[in-house]
Amino acid sequence: MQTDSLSAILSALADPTRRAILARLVEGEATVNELAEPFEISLPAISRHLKVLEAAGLISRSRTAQWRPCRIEAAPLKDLSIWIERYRRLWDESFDKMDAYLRDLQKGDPDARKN
Amino acid sequence: MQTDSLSAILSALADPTRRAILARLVEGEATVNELAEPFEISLPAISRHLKVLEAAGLISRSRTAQWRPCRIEAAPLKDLSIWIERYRRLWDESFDKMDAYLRDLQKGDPDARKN
DNA sequence: TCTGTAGTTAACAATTACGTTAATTAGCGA
DNA sequence: TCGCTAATTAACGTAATTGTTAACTACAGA
Repeated sequence: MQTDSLSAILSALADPTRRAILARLVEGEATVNELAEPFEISLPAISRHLKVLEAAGLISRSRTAQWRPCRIEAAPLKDLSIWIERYRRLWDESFDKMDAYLRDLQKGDPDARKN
Repeated sequence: MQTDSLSAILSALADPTRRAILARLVEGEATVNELAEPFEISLPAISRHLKVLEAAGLISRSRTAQWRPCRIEAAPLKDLSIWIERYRRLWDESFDKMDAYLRDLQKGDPDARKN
């Protein structure tokens, strides 16, 4: 499959090298060579990882002279965060209580505020 | 690579069929055949998707008679949620303010509480 | 124009992922 | 024991992923 954007985001993030690149980009923009420096793999391999990240929208690239500085993009991470929110009640007890509270409020339960 | 648990979680979630299975399991336990029903792919294919989800810790399976009811497990989703939190400041302005606030508090800035 | 640096693309190999159909295991019940 | 249902495993094909090295494009500056 792999057509929807969430799949692209998740499989881009599934690779540890790509996650490390993203983590580096939180510090600020970086060129391809700078990003490649901590890794033992070849530059073309890094270039492909960047292409995957770019295709998923996780990074964007500008160009100044012969450099292609990369910057991290928030939107896909936000999308993923929103997706995972639907499961939060599974582990977050206080979310569960909040959820019940809001449901009670909507039902017009006069006691809702007491919980 | 694909040895660390976050990679296993992310690549398990990267498949739309597997995400749909998880979404179904939020409603409650289900057998393999029940889970397979909405999809057009074969039962062995579903069985393998379940194996991937189980390997990532996203589901667990019990057995009663010849059925293997699956249930969703929260822990890996929570791990992923925690991982993504580190990027929240990229899109969440209020998180950013909160972050600055906490940093100021820690520095002992007497004006911190005013923000 | 020539040279060096930055980065990508091409061509190839190995591995993994995902689907299929056919065969197999496991348990229930007549 | 036999047959039915539930589910997995085996064997296979194909496509995608990830890495390599070699060749190429693009720009800066002497």
